[in-house]
Amino acid sequence: MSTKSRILEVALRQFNEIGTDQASLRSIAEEVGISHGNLCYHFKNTDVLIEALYDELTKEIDRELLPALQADIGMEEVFAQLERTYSTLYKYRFLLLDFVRIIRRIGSLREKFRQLIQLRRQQMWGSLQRLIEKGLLREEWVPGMYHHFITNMLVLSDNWIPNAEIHFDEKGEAVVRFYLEAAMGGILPFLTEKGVEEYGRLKVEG
Amino acid sequence: MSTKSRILEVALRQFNEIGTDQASLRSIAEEVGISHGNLCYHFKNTDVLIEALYDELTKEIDRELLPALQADIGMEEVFAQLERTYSTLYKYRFLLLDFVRIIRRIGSLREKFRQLIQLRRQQMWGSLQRLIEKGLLREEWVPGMYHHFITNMLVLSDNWIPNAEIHFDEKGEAVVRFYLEAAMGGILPFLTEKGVEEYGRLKVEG
DNA sequence: AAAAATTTAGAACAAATGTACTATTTTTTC
DNA sequence: GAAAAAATAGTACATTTGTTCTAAATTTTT
Repeated sequence: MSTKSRILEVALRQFNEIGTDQASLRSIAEEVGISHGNLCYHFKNTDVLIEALYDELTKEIDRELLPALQADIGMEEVFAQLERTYSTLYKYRFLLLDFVRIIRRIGSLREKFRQLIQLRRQQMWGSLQRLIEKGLLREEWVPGMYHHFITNMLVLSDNWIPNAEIHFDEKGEAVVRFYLEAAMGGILPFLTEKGVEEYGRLKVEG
Repeated sequence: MSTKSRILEVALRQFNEIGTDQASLRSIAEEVGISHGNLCYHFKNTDVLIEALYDELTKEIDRELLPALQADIGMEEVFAQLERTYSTLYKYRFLLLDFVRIIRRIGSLREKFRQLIQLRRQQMWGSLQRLIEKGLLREEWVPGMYHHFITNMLVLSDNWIPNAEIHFDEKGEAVVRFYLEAAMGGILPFLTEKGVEEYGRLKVEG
C-alpha cells in the first residue's frame, strides 16, 4: 500500500477517535511510522488531510446514491439506501462530529456540503413522490407537512452521529442500527395501511 | 458589574462566535480589559469557564421547564415551551456547536448532559400523554411510533444549531424560528382533526 | 488606621504545533 | 548506468497556549 493511502487510513482513524484538534501531523506520522517531515511532504497540514478525506466521503456517497436515483423504488429500497448512507457517514464520522469547527477553518467545504445536502433533499422528494404513487404513503393532508418532514430528516441524518457520541458508550454497528430505525420510524405516521404492512414485513425480516 | 460576570459575558460571546478552540484565556482577557494573569485567577482555564457557562444554561432550562411540568398543557403551551427552550439553547449555542469536543475534554459534562436529556424525554412523554387525553393527538396506531418520534425530536432539539451554522449565513431570531417550525411540524401527522384545527389557529396567530 | 485578604498586572516557562529548510536515500526516466 | 525526480529523515524556528510565580494595588475586616 502506498504511503499516501496509509497516511489517509491512519488519519481517518485518529480523527474519528480523538478528534481533529488532538490528532496532529506528528501523532499521525508516528503511527504511520514515518517522519513528520515526510508527512508534511505529502500533506502540507491537517486541513489538507481533512479535505482529502472529505473528497473520499463524497465520492463514496455519490457512488451509492446515483444508481438509486433511476431505480424503481419501494420501501425496501428506501431503507437499504438510508442504511448505506448512514454506514458511510459513520465511517467518516469525524467530519460530522467536528463539522462546525471544520467549516470555520476550511470555508470551501461549507459550499461543497450545502450542495450535497441540496442533492439529498431533491432525492428525498423523489423518493416520497414515488412512495405516494405506489400507494404506500398518504397524500399530504396538511400543507407543508412533507416539507417539514424532509427538513427534519436531513437534520437527523447529519446529526445522529454527534448524538451517538454523547449517549452511547459502545461504538459501531449497533449504534448505526439504533438511529437508522429511529429515522425510518419517522415515516410511520405518513404510511397508508398498505405502507404499514410493508414496513412491518421489513422489520421482521431485518 | 463584577469582573467575574463580565468575564463570563465576554467568554460566552467569543465561544459562540469563534468557537472554544479559537477563544483563549488571552483573547478573552484582552476583550474584558484585564490581564490574562488576572483572568487565570478567577478561572484557571477555559474548561472551568465552559463548565461555569454550562451550569448557567442548565439553571435557565430548569427554571423554564419545571413550572410547565405541573401545568395543564395544551397545544399552545407545548409550542411556547419549545420556543423558550430553543431560544435558551441558542443563547449558549457554542455548547452544542462544540459539544463532542467539549465532552471529550470535560468528562463530567457528559453525565450531566445525559441526565438533562433523560429529564426532557420524560417531560415529552408527559406532554404527549396529555395531548392524547385532550383528544388533540391520536393514540399510537403502530407500536413504538411515539418512541421513535421522541428520539428524533430530542436529536433535533440538540442539533438544529450545528445545522443552522452550516446552512444559514444570518444569525438570530429567524434561524430559531425556522427550526422551531420544522420541529413543531413534526407533530402534524400525529394530530387528530381537532388537533390540526388547533395547530392551524396557532400558526395564524404566531 | 492597621492588618489581612482579595484582586490585579506582568513576567517567565514549558509544551505542542505548524512550517520551512537541508541533506540523504530511493525510485523513475532516459 | 547516469541523470532527474520523488520520497524520506531530521533539524530548527516561530507562534500559541496554558500554567506558575512574584510583586504591587485594592478592598475588606478588625
